[in-house]
Amino acid sequence: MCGRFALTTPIEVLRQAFGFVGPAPNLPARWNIAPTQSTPVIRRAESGGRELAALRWGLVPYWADSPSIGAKMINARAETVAEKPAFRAAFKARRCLVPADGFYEWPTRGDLASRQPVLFRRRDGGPFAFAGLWERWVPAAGGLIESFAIVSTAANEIMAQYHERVPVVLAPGDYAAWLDPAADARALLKAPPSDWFSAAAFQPMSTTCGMTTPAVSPRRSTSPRRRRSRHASRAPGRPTTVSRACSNARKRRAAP
DNA sequence: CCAGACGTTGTT
DNA sequence: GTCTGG
DNA sequence: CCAGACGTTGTT
DNA sequence: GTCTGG
Repeated sequence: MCGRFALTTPIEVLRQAFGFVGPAPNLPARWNIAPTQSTPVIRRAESGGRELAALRWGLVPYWADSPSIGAKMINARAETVAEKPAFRAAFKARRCLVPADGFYEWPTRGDLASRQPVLFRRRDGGPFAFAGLWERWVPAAGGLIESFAIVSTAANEIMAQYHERVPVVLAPGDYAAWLDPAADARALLKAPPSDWFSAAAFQPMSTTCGMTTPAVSPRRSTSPRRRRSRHASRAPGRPTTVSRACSNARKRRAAP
């Protein structure tokens, strides 16, 4: 699946890769994008071109009573996305590209099982696009929430070493069809090509601390690692490691 | 008919 | 909004 | 995905 | 243990 991802590529590089037009903000490098956060997607604009827009991760269906349901709708299964009430309308008419340059999986298999996530990045470090769906939700009080989900599918043999499910990563040649409501999109929902990606063990993460290091090799140090405080200052362009004790995580590890 | 769900992943 | 379960 | 809550009544 | 919020 995909429960966290990274987007650190400069905006003009994204513009080149995904061909959107119009205004775009300068994006800060983000190594820990979490559900319910706002993050840019590329979608078809009313003009027909591609635009960049910041949407909330976790699709809130148009019929929802409350936006809280979006927290559960962070992924949509490729196998059923065309039929599920929460996703089918968006799948037909509102597909988007979700730009990223890394995604995390928490290993669940055998010896690798761990609470330490694995970061998958393209071998050339470049950006890629998840297959996304987006939706509009109008609160009773007025206003508008636009949100999205990332399509997931069965992992191929390589990635399945870590996790059974993976996000769909679109081939650049498929971007146009994915964004075209008239195209047959189901054929585009394939597992990411393993040879694009490399996997690296990662620091344990926290939502609140936000920033984490980029790729690191598996940790083997026997001495306790010195951690920076959550308030540590950060040199530009050099993400810091921020971690902290988590009593709940310890409890969960220990509990039956 | 109305009421209630509408989702995914992982775990034992 | 639309489907499923009672 | 992880972190953190997990509750009610009444008061301003 | 399980749900909600980020």
